[in-house]
Amino acid sequence: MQKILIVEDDAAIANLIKINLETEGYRCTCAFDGKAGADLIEEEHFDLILLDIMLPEIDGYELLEYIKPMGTPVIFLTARGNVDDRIKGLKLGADDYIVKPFQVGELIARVEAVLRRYGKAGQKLAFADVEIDVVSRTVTQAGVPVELTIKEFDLLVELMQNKNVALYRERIYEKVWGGSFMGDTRTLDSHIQRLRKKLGWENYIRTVFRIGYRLEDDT
Amino acid sequence: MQKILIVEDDAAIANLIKINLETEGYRCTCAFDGKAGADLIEEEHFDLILLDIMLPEIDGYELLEYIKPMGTPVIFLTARGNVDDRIKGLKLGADDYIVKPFQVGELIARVEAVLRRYGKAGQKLAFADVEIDVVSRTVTQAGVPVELTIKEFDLLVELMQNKNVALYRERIYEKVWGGSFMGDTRTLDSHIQRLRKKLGWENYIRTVFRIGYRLEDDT
DNA sequence: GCTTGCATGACACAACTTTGACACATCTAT
DNA sequence: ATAGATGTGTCAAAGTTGTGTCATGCAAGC
Repeated sequence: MQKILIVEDDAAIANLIKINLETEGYRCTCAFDGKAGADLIEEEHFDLILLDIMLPEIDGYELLEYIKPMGTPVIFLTARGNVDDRIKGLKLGADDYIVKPFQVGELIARVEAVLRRYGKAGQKLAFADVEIDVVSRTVTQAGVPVELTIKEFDLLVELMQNKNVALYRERIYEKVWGGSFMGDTRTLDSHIQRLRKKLGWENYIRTVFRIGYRLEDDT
Repeated sequence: MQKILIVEDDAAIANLIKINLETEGYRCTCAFDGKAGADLIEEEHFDLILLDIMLPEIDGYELLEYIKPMGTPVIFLTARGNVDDRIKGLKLGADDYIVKPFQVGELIARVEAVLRRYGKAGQKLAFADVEIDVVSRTVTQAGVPVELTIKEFDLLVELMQNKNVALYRERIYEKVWGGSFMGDTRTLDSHIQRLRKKLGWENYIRTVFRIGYRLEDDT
């Protein structure tokens, strides 16, 4: 789960952003002036910072210079029409800006775009307690990293992209192994067993007799 | 010198952009429809593509899907008020958008921001305790300068521009060495080892078996 | 219900591939 | 000339994968 810091002196706007991002699955913290923002950045790590320019104590530009070396992406919040601010922000190294007032959809799209850009929000697939990130090719189960081999990984992706669909063994084989399916070998079965074992998914990966396998929700 | 492709059916706008960017020191090529754009992309490499959405032959979205896998950054050109277009563009992986009509200053700021973001224009990259300045080609670790060779430096940049992304060895090789990947040689591996050793990054630079390498945040 | 014919689970193992470690020859720039 | 940089080969170690064997389970026909 990604953590986002919102530095914005207008509590109403800050909370609006917070609520919307939290419904999207991000964890948010608010700071109402530049000083408080700097303190929070010092204390804990954030994946993204939304930064208002007009701030009491320390202004947005100053804070930006402080943040930049840490490599944390920053999106500026700027008032309508302040073209100069936007340009200055981008020149200083901000990753994007959002003009207030903004539409919620745009806010989310930009946040996702920036996180994706930083490789922190790769294309993710989730099922049960397992989450897989296709870009970094990492798998976590209940937050714990799981080591999978290439074939296991590709097989899992294929299954998770087709939840609750009975996949014919030929189709799985062709997708994961590339070539065409060769009849009687224990190859596919072995890999299914290995996946089941590693994830403890004896009940989720069901075998469909004479057909293939299915990744199943309930019981 | 950076090369920029402008895909825009309105010749007046295309030329306006071209002239302004060229005075900033970029080399520009124009394409007036999607088909022509695709052909040019096929032929030569661009550092950035400015892409109109409304295009004859092939529209901007389609072209974007074609460009994305190549890793070239894209800025969308969109008409005022088309909020849906902007969001769709960002979701599809565009790096930014510019609303027509635009101010020249903003155009340039955004172009520079995107190029900087991709490390193609001078910018600092940071990861863990290491900071690198692409322009001066200097690296410091915990504030202490580190001497890297050319290949080591380029390799490090490639890794740091793709934090948490599993990079295929072919891709790394082609990016850092230029030519196409030649099968079984220990070249890439050797340089990875040397980097690991110099930075003490045995745990940050993870090998992804049978895939390549990944620069990893945690664990 | 029982038997038969297959399909799949479980498991072990050997062949194979990939990477780490290291040494060394070549190359380049001063 | 010399020192550093770079590419490549070798060997060992580690990881991956396909396959065979045997046991178990499923479905259908008798």
